[in-house]
Amino acid sequence: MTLDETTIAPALAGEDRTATIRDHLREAIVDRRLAPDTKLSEAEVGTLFDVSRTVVRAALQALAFEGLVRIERNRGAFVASPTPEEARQVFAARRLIEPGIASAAAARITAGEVADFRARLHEESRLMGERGPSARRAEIHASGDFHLLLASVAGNAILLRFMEELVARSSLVIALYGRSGASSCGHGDHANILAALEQHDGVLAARLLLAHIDHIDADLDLRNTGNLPLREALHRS
Amino acid sequence: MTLDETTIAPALAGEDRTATIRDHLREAIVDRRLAPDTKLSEAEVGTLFDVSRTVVRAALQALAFEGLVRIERNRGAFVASPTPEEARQVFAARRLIEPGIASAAAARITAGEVADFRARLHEESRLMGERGPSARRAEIHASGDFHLLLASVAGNAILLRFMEELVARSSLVIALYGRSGASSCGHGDHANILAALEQHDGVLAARLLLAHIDHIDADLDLRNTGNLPLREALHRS
DNA sequence: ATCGCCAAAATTGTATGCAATATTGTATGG
DNA sequence: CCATACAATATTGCATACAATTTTGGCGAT
Repeated sequence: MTLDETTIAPALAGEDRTATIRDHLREAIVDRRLAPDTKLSEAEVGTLFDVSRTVVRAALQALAFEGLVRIERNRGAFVASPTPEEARQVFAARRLIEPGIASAAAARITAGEVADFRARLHEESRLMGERGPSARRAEIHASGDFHLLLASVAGNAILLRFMEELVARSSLVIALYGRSGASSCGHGDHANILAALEQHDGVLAARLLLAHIDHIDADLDLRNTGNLPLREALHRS
Repeated sequence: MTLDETTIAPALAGEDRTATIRDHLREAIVDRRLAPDTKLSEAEVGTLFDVSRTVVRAALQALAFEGLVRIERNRGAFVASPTPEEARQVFAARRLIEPGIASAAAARITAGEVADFRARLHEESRLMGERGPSARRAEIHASGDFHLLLASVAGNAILLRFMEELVARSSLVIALYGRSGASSCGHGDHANILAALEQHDGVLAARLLLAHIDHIDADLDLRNTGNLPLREALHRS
């Protein structure tokens, strides 16, 4: 998997090219077009987007703040590769935060927002019917968007940012530790949660969301399958 | 209030001067030696720490990501000045997250950690007895440390980082909207919370922590006293 | 005197050059 | 043949130079 697959920015974006590069890289990481531990060379990325290393460095630092990229001094930037422990912490954080967000969202959601949710849900189930890696990526994306939309309805920008980070990192975790190919989300959980939201039943929404996270979590196999330090990986013939 | 008050780094730190500068600036902001909206000029900071603008920029970007600094394109970096709405969101986020952290900490805390807490509490109450701005700063600092220590005991690095951000931003909020001079924390709340932790009573710890946040919150006056857009500020003679 | 406009100064945005460090390749000695 | 040392290469860390933008100051017209 190389960087070439990254869709190049239209080069337009006269303003804030750093943000453009950051967003494109994040998208590529979350969509799993860039595998964990992939090296993100400053020069290479700079060439692809036609900017200097300065701008690339800023974008990579931003992604490092979000936990999607790991920067090693004098060695460069790599797509993050969460350890099983980090994976556990990501989901522990989600279990702690998301039910509260669901509860807040249930209290505030409007009819228009319910319609938005429903449209997204239809799109999501349509994608689930299709086949191929592209459809699968889109499905994962839509699934994450559901949680982000929920956070945005809750009306707290800080919590929304936290959730953006957690959802993005969850994608990496699922990529590394996901067992079944087709779980990730969507046992119809989302539809049930939306129904609770629509009825402004915060308690139910929170409970359903917690169960939903457990569903996702149950599909993970966190027995350190993930990238061993290579020494260990070979000692086990 | 100028940057001169910032304690200059020992210039040692052969490695990662960016982190050094970031930490010094954050300390200065949280300790209120740098007032909200203070301009942080790249050249000035660079001169103070004897580094080039490159590393200063990286430090400022990091602080911007934490919400302690606001960067306006082509205009520079400023100490953040949270609006009343942002202040509300900071505390709403704390109300959502901290009880869960307290609950987790209650389940995991060890005897040694209890001793650490107790030592810090003694230090805190000692500082509360003293007078002067220096002692007050130290007290605020110690108070924040209590919450961070709690988060570290909870054992989730991601949540710890979220709490670091929230505690730091709370300091700014209290600086801008705090009513009484001497509240902030420490109605003995901390001691009660520690007692609950020691008994591994997660439910009680969570409840006490929630009440504690309410105490702090109750001392805030969020009726947009904070920096009006200057036009408004003058139209009200 | 005030407003608007233009030039000067200051500040940030970006590119590039050089030094420092890590990685890779090669040769030499065992 | 293998291991180690060393040289060559590549990459990052940092500083600096230049371009772009904003801010400031002053001049002139109304």
